[in-house]
Amino acid sequence: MEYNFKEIEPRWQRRWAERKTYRVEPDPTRPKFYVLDMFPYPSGAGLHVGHPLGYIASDIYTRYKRLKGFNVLHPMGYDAFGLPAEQYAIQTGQHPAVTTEQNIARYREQLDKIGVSFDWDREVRTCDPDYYRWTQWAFLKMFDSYYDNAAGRARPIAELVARFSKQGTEGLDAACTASMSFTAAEWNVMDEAAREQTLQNYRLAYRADTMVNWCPGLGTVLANDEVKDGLSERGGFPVEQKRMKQWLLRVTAYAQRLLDGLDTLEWSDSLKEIQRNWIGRSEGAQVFFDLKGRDEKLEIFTTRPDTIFGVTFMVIAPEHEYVSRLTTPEYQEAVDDYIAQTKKRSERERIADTKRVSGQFTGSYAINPFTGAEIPVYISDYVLAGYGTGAIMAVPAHDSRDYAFARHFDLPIIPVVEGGDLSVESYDAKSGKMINSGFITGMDVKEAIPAMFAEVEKRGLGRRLVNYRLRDAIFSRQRYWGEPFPIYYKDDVAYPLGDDRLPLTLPPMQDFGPTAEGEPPLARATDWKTAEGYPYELSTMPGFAGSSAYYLRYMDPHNDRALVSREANEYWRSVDLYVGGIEHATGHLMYSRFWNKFLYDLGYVCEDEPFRKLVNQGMIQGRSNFVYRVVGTNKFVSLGLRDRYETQEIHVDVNIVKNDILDLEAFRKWRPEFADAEFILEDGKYVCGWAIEKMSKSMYNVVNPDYIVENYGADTLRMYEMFLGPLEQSKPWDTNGIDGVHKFLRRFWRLFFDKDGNAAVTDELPAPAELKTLHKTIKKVGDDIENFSFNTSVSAFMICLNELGDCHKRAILEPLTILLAPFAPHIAEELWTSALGHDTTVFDAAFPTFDASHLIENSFEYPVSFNGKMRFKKELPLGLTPGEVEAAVLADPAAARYLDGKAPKKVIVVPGKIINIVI
RNA sequence: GCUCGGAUGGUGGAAUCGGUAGACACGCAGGACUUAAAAUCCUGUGGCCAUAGCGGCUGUGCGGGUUCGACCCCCGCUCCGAGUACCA
Repeated sequence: MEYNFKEIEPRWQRRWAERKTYRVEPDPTRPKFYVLDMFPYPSGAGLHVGHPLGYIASDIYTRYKRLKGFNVLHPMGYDAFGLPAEQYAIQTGQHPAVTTEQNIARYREQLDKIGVSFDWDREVRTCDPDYYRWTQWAFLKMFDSYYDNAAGRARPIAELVARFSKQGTEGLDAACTASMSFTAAEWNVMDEAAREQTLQNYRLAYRADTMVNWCPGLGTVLANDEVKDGLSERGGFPVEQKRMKQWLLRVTAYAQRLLDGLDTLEWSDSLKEIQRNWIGRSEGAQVFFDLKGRDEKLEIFTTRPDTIFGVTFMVIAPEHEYVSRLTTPEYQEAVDDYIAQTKKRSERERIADTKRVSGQFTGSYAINPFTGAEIPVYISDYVLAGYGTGAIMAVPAHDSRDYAFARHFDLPIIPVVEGGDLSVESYDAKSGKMINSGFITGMDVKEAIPAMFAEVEKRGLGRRLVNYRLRDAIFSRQRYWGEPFPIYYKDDVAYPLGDDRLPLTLPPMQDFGPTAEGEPPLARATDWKTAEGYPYELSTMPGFAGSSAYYLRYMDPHNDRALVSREANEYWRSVDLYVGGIEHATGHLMYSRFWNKFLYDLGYVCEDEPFRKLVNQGMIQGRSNFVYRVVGTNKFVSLGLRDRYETQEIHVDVNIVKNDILDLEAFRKWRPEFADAEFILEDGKYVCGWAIEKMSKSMYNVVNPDYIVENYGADTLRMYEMFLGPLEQSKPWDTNGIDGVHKFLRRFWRLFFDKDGNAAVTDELPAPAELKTLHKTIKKVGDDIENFSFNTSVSAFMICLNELGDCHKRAILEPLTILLAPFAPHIAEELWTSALGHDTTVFDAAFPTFDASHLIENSFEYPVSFNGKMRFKKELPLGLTPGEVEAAVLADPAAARYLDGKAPKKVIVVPGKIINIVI
């Protein structure tokens, strides 16, 4: 009986489903482990061979942990709301509810075929009202909270209201959009609208009129992480800046905690670095500059207070609130022109030519508080309204942007740090000796910065300040396919819906398309009002809303009284291993950390960080094949001969090429225009060229996992995906190599059954060499799984089989079957039951115990090198002293040959490793 | 520009602690079995030289350094990939 995966695999998959083998419940008697995959968007194209990589890796780890006695939670669901699902629906002209359902069914079918051990009873879908009820619930909690900076946590807004009525803003340190100051008396006489206006300044979910990323192509606003190079991440449409009234989440309140939390996590350094850069903490000082002839001061932020003696002009952003006040009548027209001109430039144009210098003098002057010099105030779009205070002190000698500006407008450049050549470029380095700088002259930059901080505070010019690049997340989308906001309006004042009215379900609509003007599709739902007739919020939540707390919902997916019960949360706690793509670094992974910390502050979850350890699987690229058509003919020339002709390179479907040899018949049938193709062959074969490119339909290099399962089986697919290379590295898919893994499984099978299908397993006692091989493999495979080095563990299995040869002994094969089970669960189950005769599943077994005593031998082979260069090997008994080893090696005739009569200068003996003789 | 990765045979990759570089697999070449094919098995396979046999030299992107010994550590480059981009 041969290894018949086509029969075995579906049979076991059915059994696992029927018996609910992978269902899991909290069990206080066993340690828990939570393995999570980033749930997919059910897009229309289905899976290609790259998608399951992470699922296979996490499944191997899950099955391994089960064998180690852990109670493993390993759920799966679908991120079904949001732009990708909706765009697909629009493209195919169907309702997103319909396409989502279809795509999920297709996805599930493909996942089942690769034998992944999910507990499907815990499946969640973000578009399901029973699920998004809790997304809406969390939003309302944020609406009802503010962030107390002094306490370092979120608190109910009711506490803030109580405080306002007693002491106003006196002594308040809370995260806010703009700092406010009022007394209790002032608060107490405010009407409801005015109070709500005030509270919006503090709520963690709030509505504000701000500059947003508006994408006309998608008809919606986007968060910063959804925009790449001025284009939308989905669809690649241009994005422009526009002032709009939007809902936002006050993520910035958590900036420092999001940064500090990174140090406690087992994430890759590169991922942590991406998040650190995104948060963008910078330490500096706020400094107030007097304005000539005015009562007001201009507030700036700088990280280089040491260079303040070198300030020769000031720049404020064109959107800065002082622009109109600072502009003198004679410059009014020029300033207006400049503002109009910058508004016309799209975000993309602005990014494209950052080298172009532009700006306009306002006619006003500021006073340098240290030199007393009068310095002109300019506006320019190189200063951003949204960062710091939207105003800077310009030090052209030591900042390249200020330098370019000064050169363009012919402004003075005063060096205050020694170094560089200011006739060519600015000297930006934070090192060197201070010059022309009053009391700090002669100090090093590193001393001057703290000295200046102290002086600024002493003179009351400003104070030390930390700034973050992180922005509050824009939370509303002018689209249909998302969670409705549980918010209604009375006279344009936002009111939350009571918990008892959740979920607020999305109204069914036939005409759900977006508009280019920004009017949300829900505006077309005529009865989208509360029972009392108040209009609901018309925009919907963004894609990241539903994915921000899904890992909590999996712990207790059917609870209709809470997002997650306290008991379930205290058992499962947080995700121990999270596997997914690095593309979510500044999106989902930031938002869900924020969301989790917020719920933690309010006492709904018991862990401050959601994802303890995170592994980013690499991308699987495609391997494209080419044929070479002789220009102007229908003749195709083989790779090696193409230099003799003028040829044109054409992508050819990789599925009709094997080992770079083209299947000529299949090629003629592939496309009608090639039906009468002629070939110029080498050695009777047509050899194709190849290249590594992104896996995509247009390059004809997409390999479908269904095809691999059909031809080689799921176990081969699983092992081969791991064998391709390190999990975290991007690597090309090349079906050519798959035979090696498949051959391994067939060979493994033949150890259990002979040619006629009779069981071949014997109860003979294993030989020492066989035990050595077994235990070496147990050690290697166990260590490799712990280190996520699955490619080398697959190799370890192959080496094991090469060493064992024809071994049919139960004492060897039984532990090997368990060892293999996480990688190739179907064949392992089959061999465990039919060949080894067990009536339980292989996953009820225990992972084999490593016994080092089988590895010890009574002699050791020392590699002997001369001057570090390996020359020969010497086998010696174990237990010799280094001196005895040295004597034995020097007595060897081979050593005499290399020594050539000379005495060795030095002999280095590293026990268990090497002997090096220095001549 | 800045930040972080990476570069090893024809190919994917291994060498996890500074100690035999190229494990394992693909591909290729040769052979066995077979009417033939498939399947299976055996041998060889970094490069150069030598070859009856032993063997020798060289070799981990480039140039230096530390060390008895470097793919690994240090300094200086080149190239590739990713993130970010007027962040004051």
